[in-house]
Amino acid sequence: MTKSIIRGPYKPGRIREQSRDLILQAAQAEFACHGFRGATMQRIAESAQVPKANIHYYFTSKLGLYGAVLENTLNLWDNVFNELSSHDEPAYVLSRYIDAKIDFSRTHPTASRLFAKEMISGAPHLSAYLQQDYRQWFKQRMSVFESWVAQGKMDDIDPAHVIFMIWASTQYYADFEPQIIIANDTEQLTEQAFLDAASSIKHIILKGCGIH
Amino acid sequence: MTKSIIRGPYKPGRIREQSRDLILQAAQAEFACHGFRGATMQRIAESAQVPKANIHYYFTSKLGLYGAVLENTLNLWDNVFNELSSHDEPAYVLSRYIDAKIDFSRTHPTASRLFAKEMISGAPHLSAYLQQDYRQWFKQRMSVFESWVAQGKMDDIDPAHVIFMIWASTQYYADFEPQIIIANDTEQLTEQAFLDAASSIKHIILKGCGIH
DNA sequence: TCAATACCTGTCTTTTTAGTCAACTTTTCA
DNA sequence: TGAAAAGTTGACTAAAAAGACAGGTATTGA
Repeated sequence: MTKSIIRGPYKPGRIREQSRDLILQAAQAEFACHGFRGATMQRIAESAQVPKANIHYYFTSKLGLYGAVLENTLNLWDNVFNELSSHDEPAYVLSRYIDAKIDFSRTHPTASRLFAKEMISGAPHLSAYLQQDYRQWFKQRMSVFESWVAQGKMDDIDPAHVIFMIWASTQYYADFEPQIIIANDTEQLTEQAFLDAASSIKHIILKGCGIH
Repeated sequence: MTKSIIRGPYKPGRIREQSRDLILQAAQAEFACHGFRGATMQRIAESAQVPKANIHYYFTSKLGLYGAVLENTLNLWDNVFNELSSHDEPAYVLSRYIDAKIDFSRTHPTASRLFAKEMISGAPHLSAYLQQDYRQWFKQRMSVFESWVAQGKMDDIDPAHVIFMIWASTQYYADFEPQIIIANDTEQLTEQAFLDAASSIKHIILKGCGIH
């Protein structure tokens, strides 16, 4: 058997990792589209092209699978979050952050929708995360904005609303895609459409906050 | 019987209207929270405090009930849509529109979430509406923005992105309420919080678009 | 008052769903 | 190579789901 060439050397857990990933991928799409209650194990199994029993071999229950999907997706989130770092120039920092957020909407739309669905349902499965990492992140960035205001680098606006506006505007292009597609009278959103969106958002946010 | 004083004169269809409304109210909340598939007739019945069979007396099926809820909610939507009327002064028009949208998020959060859920799922039950009324509305408002640009009353920004930003920012306070509540470290969003949000959004949008 | 109509709901059926399990195949490594 | 471990899955069970329906009660207007 030429396993080593085609599939690499066997390692314990290699198959496990692959199968789990395959299922997690399908589950993310299903949960993003129909929410926790609306998703069914059968549909996830069909989408992943594995028998339903196979899912239960890797995940204890539907809730366990959902938790694994959320955890898996949270890691992606963190990378974009950290993009909004401390820096002297708000124009540079916010531009990069908006670009990163829009790029995330384009490359990971289902991840964005998954969280949107969870939030709209009242975030019953995210409370632990929201209370810890997210809150800490939020407070830190708030203080960065406040220092910018103190230094006269931007208008005196409640930073929370600025952050919410950036989140809302950038995620909109992933979460509300059908609306945007119909409005634009197009088949699908091109990369250029996302770049244009980022450009407009940057213009309005930076100028609107009095950042030069 | 003193019906006329307490309950008004009997009219055919009076009970019908009341019961339908009661069920529609409960159904809207349930569909907004769990989506079409995730919602159950049993839970809607419990929430409305009527037997499940009663729902089937007024609505043919789960899909029929969902359609009625959507239609019912679309009427509310239209009123806010029309607020963005033609007017000479963009500052006045956009301010009023943003205020109306934020007020809608505060007073009708479940309506906002219902549509958000439907959109994220790919808007399978809204295509007819989106293709007609919405598209027409969108085109008309686009041309208003374009005339403002032509008259030098605002910066040359693609109007579509401005509209999306306003929608995204204002709806965020209804759809992503849990996130905002945790960020603000509060129990619930007060009316003042919504007014502050509107104020910040107006500042950023108007200044960001170069509107005086 | 009294049919006619509208409204109500307990009980039932059928379908869908999550989850189990034992028999099976594949992979691993000593 | 061969036995142990990991992976696979068809067939099953129990619970929950949508919906049907008959036999009831309440409301209406003549």
